[in-house]
Amino acid sequence: MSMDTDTSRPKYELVADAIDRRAGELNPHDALPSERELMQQLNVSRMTVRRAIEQLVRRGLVYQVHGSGTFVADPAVVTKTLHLTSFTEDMVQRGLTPTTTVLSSATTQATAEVARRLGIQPGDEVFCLERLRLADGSPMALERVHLPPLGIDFATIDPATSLYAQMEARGWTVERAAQTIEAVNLDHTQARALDQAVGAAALRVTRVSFNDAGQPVEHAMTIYRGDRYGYDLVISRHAG
Amino acid sequence: MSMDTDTSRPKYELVADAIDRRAGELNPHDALPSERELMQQLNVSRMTVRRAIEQLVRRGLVYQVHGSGTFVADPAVVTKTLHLTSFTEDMVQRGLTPTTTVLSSATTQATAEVARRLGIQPGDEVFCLERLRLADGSPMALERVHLPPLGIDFATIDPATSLYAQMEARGWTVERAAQTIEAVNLDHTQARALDQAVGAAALRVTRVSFNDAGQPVEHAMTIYRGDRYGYDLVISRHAG
DNA sequence: AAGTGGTCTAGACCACCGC
DNA sequence: CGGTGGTCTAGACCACTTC
Repeated sequence: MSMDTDTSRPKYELVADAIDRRAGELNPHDALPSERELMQQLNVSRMTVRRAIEQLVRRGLVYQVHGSGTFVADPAVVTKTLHLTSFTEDMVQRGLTPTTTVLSSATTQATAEVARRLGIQPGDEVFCLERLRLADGSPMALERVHLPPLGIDFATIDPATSLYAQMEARGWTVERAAQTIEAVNLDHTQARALDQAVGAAALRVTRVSFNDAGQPVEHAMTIYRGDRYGYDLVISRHAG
Repeated sequence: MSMDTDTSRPKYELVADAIDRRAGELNPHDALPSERELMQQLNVSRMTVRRAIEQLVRRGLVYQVHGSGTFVADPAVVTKTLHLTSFTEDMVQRGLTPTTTVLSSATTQATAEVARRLGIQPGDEVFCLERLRLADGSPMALERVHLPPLGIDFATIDPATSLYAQMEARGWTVERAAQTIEAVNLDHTQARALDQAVGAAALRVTRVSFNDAGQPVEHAMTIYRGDRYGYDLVISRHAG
């Protein structure tokens, strides 16, 4: 196979790509070559083939039946699994252009609720940021973010751009996030900021993000306009 | 180790349990024994140890740092990853008692939208079920479910109990589901059924469920009372 | 340099499916 | 029965962190 030019990516990913390409030429529910065949054709060990297929199964591209074979899945949904995206990434993915208006930005003391969610003490210094997020120029969401004091100089944060990107750049990689999604009626202030009628339905998404060590690195509360925003997700039984 | 009495469960799960127990005795961010140590102590190969740890990483119980070690994660959230549950399971998990009132139940012809989502032709026979779901006796959600004609005799379905359980029993295992969550204002009919004010905010969850071959096996639209229901989920960057 | 996790191999046996 | 995926082993080398 033509994998000998790439040294940076692990072999099982290259194998996964190769199998994926082959699956693309077949119809749904067609059988793929057996693992032992693939292993010979691609000149890798069976474990590498299995690891590659494991990825494809998780992505919903193929499925396996014990004793029978590996088959191409029906592509009904597939794609867009669920990525843990920032507002910026989310809007870009929907084909919209995101912009941001900073409403306030300050270092304050954590309230009891914020402290509890961030695993710190009430009164500890936190960075609080309130922003209006727009898509294609019109208001999409109101957002209030709290960052815990984890060794970052709050003064160096640019409140107008993607926080996730800035966190990544400083080695804060977000690995997991817990969210609660609720439906609320907009009050006067929110309605005015979002250019909506008072009482209009909106989504309130409350999120705490964690790094891979399970430490909270962000708390965010976002209110999305109900008429412009829907929350899409694909749940799979595995992978959890 | 004491794994010699169990033959039904794969060894890597038993190893995962053993490592999990050991992690439970440590504090967050404490180091676990290295993979090579565990492999000797538990008398298994390294691949089995790694596969066990891989599960624990996905569950958020431990984390690994290349070149450094495997550590106990901060248990901040952990648990309740995201299960793909039915209304019944969901309510039980919240400590509520679910009951159901069947509003209508009939075999009809698929509308264009339902047909598109279920991957069938408009006009094909589908089973349509409308139910009011209650928790601890008070209304929680309004639900409309469509089932495609996949070889099940619709007449044998009990509309008053969990559809997921009945589907499982007939070998329809749901493997994946795509959902859209939106915020809506209740109209008169919905408000009356849910014992809410007209215009109150509610969550509308639209779901298509798939088996492991990617075939749609259910389409459901559910409207949850906004004052009683929130949608919790944990997103992890991996496992997708 | 020593120790850690990350990748990969070659081979084995088991459990399940279909003929 | 032969072929399939599912599990497991023993060993190797690489990449990275820590000292």
